[in-house]
Amino acid sequence: MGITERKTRQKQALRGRILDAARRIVVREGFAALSMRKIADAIEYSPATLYLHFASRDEIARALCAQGYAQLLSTFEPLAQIADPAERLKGLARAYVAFGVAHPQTYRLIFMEDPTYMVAALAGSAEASEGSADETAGHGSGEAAAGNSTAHSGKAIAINPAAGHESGDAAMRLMVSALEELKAQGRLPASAAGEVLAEAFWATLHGIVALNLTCPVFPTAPLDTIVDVALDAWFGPRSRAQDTPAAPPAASESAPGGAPSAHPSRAQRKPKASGA
Amino acid sequence: MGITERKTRQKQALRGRILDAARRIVVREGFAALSMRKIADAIEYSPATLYLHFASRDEIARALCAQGYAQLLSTFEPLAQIADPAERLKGLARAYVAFGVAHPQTYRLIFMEDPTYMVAALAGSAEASEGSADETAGHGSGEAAAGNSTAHSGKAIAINPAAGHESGDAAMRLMVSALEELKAQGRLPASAAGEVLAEAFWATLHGIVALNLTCPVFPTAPLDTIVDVALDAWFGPRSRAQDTPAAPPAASESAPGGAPSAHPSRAQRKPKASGA
DNA sequence: GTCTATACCTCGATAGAC
DNA sequence: GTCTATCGAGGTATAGAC
Repeated sequence: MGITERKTRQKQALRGRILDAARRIVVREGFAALSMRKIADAIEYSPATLYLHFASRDEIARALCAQGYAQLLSTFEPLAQIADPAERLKGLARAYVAFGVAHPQTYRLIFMEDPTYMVAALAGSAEASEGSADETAGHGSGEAAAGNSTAHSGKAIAINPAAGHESGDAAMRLMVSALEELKAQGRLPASAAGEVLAEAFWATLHGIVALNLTCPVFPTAPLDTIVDVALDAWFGPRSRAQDTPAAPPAASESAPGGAPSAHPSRAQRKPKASGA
Repeated sequence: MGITERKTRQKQALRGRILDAARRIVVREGFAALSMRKIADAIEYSPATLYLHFASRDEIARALCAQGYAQLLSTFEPLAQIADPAERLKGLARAYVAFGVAHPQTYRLIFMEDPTYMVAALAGSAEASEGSADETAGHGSGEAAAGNSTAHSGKAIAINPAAGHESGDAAMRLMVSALEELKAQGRLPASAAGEVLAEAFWATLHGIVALNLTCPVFPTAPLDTIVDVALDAWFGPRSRAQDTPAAPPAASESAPGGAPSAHPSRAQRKPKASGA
């Protein structure tokens, strides 16, 4: 049995290396530049070997999404402790935006590329807590939740047993409950359901991140200011927190991937700092 | 001289046909599926001919962006007449979202793909007012504002002489002025500059559209409800007063021309290779 | 069981005949 | 001006040698 386990471990290790190499490529050159050939080249295997671990490039992408989303979720966890719901939401918002800015390519991959990647991220968020960009050690696992992959597993992951069936979105529930609290306190119009408020609020955050990643001249003002303005619009002008809580110290991805075209219009000021 | 003009006309006509075919492909299959070969096949020319009119696939994409953005701007024009700034902003918001929903692939191309496409859209928005999807007649022009393209033009477009230098964004100015009015009326916190407010507001709208186009399960509630919630958060329930708006938004569904394109949230990857 | 080598596809863009 | 032919790069996936 030890032999079988060793082989399983080796297989998992190679799987981890594949994902690491893929993530590095995505981070460096963007998802469009991710190819099986490049991954194989990076890990010094032949392209065919990749197909023994992943059914397709798509499945690799989905695994990356799951890892990235799990990483995003992990930045939310400490913020759930904040007592005041408005402050909690602000913390979540700033963490969300900070993640998008710190990991633009990952954010793009999960939330701005293929719709199926997003559901893969939500569905597969139960595992793959390890998501650092530079780690090359053995990841625990990285199931893409595609349903057809290998059938071993059962190792020792299971961060959150509740997540795995249809829990879909722990982050969404976090927001919903906070918004409901605000409604109960009369600090938010009670006319809309918490789920609707959460979706609208999420859309606001996503818009800020997405525009920041796509539009070269957004924002004109510092990004934090934009976030503050949006939060003020939502939760009132009071409590304009100036201290930034809990910034992910992880390595950041290079900002604008894609076209390596030299454009002079790029000279605009663009405060893309991660968490202070 | 008539001969020269005829030749110019013919050249412009072919350019228009190229753009029309390209737009049809993008609308139907998405931008990723746009290729020079497909365009050439659609207009029954050889691929090489396209390069006599456009320097590259990128330039075609930029021209499409300029046309699409001009179309979006044209839906804003009548809304500028609304007296109440809050209602004006709501009208703009609804028109913006309606455009994104009605033309998902175009919206994606302009605002969610390559950053350079967005600046091309803003820079080239002075021309290309004709944006209907089925028109095959002679478009006025469609300069991609790439700076290196052909040097003819000078026909008779010039919708807005002010747009062409750096005006960049007429839509942004529209929003800024309305927000400034709201601030002057005390209906919005005066702590932020109009430009910042406009950017944050734009981000909200973009987030709603972008999530709707990318996330299969967004929104749970009807999209109009999400928009209303976001607008309420911004401009307070006092202007809307519970649920009886003084003026039912009549101009929100003014998406012109565009045939009801394929359903959003349906992105397909290219079915490459067949294997033997 | 693992991996090398390769088949077969589509793409953007170009050279040169007509 | 337009076409045919083609280049070189890159993609996915498989056949079959170790």
